[in-house]
Amino acid sequence: MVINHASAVPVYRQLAQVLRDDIESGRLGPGAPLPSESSLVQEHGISRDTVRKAMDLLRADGLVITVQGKGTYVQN
Amino acid sequence: MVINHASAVPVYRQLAQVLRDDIESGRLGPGAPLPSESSLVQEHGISRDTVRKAMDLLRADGLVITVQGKGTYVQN
DNA sequence: TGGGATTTGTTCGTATGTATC
DNA sequence: TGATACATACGAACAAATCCC
Repeated sequence: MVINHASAVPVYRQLAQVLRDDIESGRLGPGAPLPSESSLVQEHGISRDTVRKAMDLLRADGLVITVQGKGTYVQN
Repeated sequence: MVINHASAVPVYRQLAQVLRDDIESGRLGPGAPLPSESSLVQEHGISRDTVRKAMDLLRADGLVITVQGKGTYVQN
């Protein structure tokens, strides 16, 4: 899936859905690390602010946990 | 004081007055940090845009100074 | 012990678009 | 029309935690 700035769906929600799909499909299994914020910024050509908003959604859903200085991981 | 959207006084002016009172009463002394934008957003249930407009008024009055990446402080 | 690199956490700066009054 | 208010999105700076050499 490609992030589309022109879509009515905000970029941060689109990214959250991409990552959600990776988790629910099993491409990212329990305990697996998500890509770092900086790599998501580069890969998708979006800002860190937007990446973090996407992560906020996943955290709120209990799909991932984040540890400062370490990274974000798929919830077991 | 509670922020009242229905009031004839704009929300950003109401918030500025709340913070002005905190400063002039001494609850926020010289050099003291004001609450961050994000905490004011959450505490009052208003947008960052509105918080920043309030801060603009206080800065224009010389009551506070703001430093990027740090915060906003009561002017000494 | 120390220092550098990586990563997340928090803060303010700026711009644009939308909606409402 | 203009002022107000919210949401989105990009930057920039600094702090804190972790890891590794």
